Amino acid sequence: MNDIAKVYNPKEAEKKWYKYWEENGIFHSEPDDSKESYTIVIPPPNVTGMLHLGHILNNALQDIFIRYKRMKGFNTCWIPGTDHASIATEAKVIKALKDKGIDKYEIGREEFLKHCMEWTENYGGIIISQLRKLGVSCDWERLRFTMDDHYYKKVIEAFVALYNEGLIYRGYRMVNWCPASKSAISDEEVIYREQNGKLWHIKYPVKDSHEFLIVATTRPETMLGDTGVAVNPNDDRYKQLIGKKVILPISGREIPIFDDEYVDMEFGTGAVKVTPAHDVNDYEMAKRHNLEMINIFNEDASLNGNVPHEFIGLDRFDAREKVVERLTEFGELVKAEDYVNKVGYSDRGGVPIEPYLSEQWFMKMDDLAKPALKVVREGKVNFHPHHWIKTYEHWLENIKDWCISRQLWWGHRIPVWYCVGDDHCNLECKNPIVSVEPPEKCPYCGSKNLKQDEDVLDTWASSWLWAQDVFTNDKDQSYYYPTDLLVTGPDIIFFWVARMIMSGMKFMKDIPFKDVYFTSIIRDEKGRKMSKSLGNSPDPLDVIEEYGADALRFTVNYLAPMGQDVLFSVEKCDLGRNFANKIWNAARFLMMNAQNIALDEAPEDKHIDFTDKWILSRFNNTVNDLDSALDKFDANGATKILYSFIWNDYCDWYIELSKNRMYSDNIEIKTAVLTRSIKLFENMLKLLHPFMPFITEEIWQMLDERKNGESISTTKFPKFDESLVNVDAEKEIEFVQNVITAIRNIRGEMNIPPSKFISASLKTASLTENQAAYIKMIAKVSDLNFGADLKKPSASASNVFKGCEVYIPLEGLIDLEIEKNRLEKEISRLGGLLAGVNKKLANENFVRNAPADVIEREKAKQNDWHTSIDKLNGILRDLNN
RNA sequence: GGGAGUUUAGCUCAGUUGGUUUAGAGCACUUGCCUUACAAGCAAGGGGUCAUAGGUUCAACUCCUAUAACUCCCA
Repeated sequence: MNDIAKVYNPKEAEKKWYKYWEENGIFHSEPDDSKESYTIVIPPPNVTGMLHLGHILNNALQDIFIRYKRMKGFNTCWIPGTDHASIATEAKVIKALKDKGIDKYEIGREEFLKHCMEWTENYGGIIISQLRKLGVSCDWERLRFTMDDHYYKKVIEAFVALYNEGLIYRGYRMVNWCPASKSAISDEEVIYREQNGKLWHIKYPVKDSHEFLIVATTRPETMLGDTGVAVNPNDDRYKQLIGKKVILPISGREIPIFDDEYVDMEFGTGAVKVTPAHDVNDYEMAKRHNLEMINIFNEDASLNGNVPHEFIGLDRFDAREKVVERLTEFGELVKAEDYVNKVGYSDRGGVPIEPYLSEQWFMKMDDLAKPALKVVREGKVNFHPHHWIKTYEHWLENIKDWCISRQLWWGHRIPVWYCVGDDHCNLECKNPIVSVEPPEKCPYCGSKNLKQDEDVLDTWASSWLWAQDVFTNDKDQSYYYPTDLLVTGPDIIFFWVARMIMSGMKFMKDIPFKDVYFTSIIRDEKGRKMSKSLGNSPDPLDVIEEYGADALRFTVNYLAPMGQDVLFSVEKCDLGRNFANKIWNAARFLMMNAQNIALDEAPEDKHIDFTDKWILSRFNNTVNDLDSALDKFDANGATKILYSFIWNDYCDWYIELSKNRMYSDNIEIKTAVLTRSIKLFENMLKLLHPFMPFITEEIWQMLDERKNGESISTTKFPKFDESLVNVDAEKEIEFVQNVITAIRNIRGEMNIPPSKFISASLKTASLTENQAAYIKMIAKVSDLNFGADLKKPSASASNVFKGCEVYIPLEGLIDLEIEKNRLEKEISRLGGLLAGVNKKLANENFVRNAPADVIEREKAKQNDWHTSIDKLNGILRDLNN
């Protein structure tokens, strides 16, 4: 039998079975009231994105739960899709067009959107096809996109509904402005980075005086927009200056000195330059003191016409240099100290954000937040790990209104029109006209000259409807919603998870999902984030090519404890690949033996012995452990349970123990053992299938004739059968294992070649002939003497453990000195343990207070170790004679 | 400044309600094996005052307090 390869080759199997699953509609779900649904919506990856390792972990997890529940008999539905990712996609399209010499504004909105759609068609499928390579069992017939017609309409309807309720409003506010994308962004899209900068101290001369104020700033260029200088009212240094004016250097404008409690006397010089249009705190102060607000920036953060001529058109950072240069020339710069401060960057644009005054749309969050907070607190929505609830609560309790408009074209255009009018306008015409369908005319003056708001919605203001509006009809929605599980990264707990819960409670009056599993973050081996610039981010497709999708999935899950980061490197996939290969070879062993054997239909009780009972017992405990691990969303623990059962119990012990009977000339014995082993192996494959779908299908299909369309995916997941748990068999095996290990230990220490048969004696009262036969086979013992009254052979190597003494005759095999050393070492080890337990038992308080079973246990240990030491001392004495 | 998490073998991590664990696993390391499923393998072995200091308890890796270090989030 040589036609089964010695090494598992995942490539062909993976391609073949994925196609097979799709062709047979195994992933597709339709509502069926006779079955309970189990639904997951995918966190939609960016349509322009490429698969990275984070996606692998995330989607492998979703697939584990979906496949597990499918085999448990649920009507499982995993809905895949992609996100249009406004800012990111628009930036990419702009760049691509720019390379071709095309300008976004020249071609206009409509034309630009065509390019976006084209881009989406070209690149949007990439990440989806990459996901297929991972083996995920999404219902591809339900593939969704946030810009689909149905979904688009739902987003618009939500906007209109919230506007009509007064939860969406328009306002002229200070927002986080991303100069790279020339758009407002939300608070959550600003990330703060520590940066080495300078704190510049600048002289502001006081008008009609020889005095001057020194202000400290990290952004000297903004002084071109200063409209005041603030000091603390309690600051004695400046009290006499309040109400006076300073002459702003460079611009020469006169601006007031005023007092405000906000000013921190300790910071810098205690005098603060105030730039109301470009700083949130200054803006608040300016409102309190009716200061002028001068905007000095264009949308791209270059300087506009409100600054002296030589600065107009300069980029903000060039302007900073020039301002410092001028101040130095004029002698107004006192000093520049090194200073570390936190600078807000645009998450998507990658440049420092600019606080910027502009007209934007906002969503009121207080009322939306309350129900979302409630359902999580009450455990209707459960977080795993649970501690994320605190982060969630903190955010929702301190929530601010959400800026939802973006000055972009790619996305859901805000459904608001403004009356431009034809001379008949009245005051009401200034009101925005908010409507799902484009209005024909202005409701106030009847003009047909209307103009739609140019802005689109924040991408998250569309994806917050994902869990409810991936369903395109009421029947589906009522059957599958609320969904069951959301698997996502904790980094989008605010962006997405919280908002989806809000939208669910708002529009569906029900939670969007019952459980949220927050995954680990994948880092490189040194604990650094994966990033393109570091080049430490392996392409998952290369890894799949090299190791196979099963190996990658298994490895990542094996490495990913809940709530902790994963330190990943490609070489670690050896683990998964070796495991796959181990399983492959176990199957190979079975199939090689099954050649020309007609397997028995019902072999359960034929020729069954304690080794079979033991493995069945272990198998059932494994099923039980696996179920409870997955119930707790502990996929990491589940992989370890499977790994150790399959490798250690099944392969290392059970297969080895079964070999004698497997190779037996008695065809009846062989058939019974083989049938039982294969059946068990099949069940084992089922347990593993959610984790390693391809190899399990490949082997399952080989193990027996299967009908066309049949798949391991749709078989029943093994059920825990308590009646097969067999403590006696487990004890019998444990004893056999201990004896074998003791003999192997002596072999190892004495350098007795593994192939050399030896004789051995066991002094024990609790060994059966059957156990002895197994020991002889596995430990390569030619003749084994055993019995309770067995006379201790002289000059032997020995091992002593509970209930048994193991002797291997010395003659010509071992070195006496080595053996003495071994014994002395063991005696001293046991002596240490004994001393500990003696001390414990000598403690009156312990004996008085500890429960009886604990005391019994301690006494048993004491007894064991004591007798072992006695025996070892006896052996040692004999050796010395 | 507020919050969360982590600290156990050289590395990465398990360790459920305190006593059935004489603190385990994988990788790495040492030694011996191509034993007819598997060298991507088998067997044996070395390696840990469980971050530190206190406390509670008959009993602490486990509970409490403080400290330190690292990571992340928020302001």
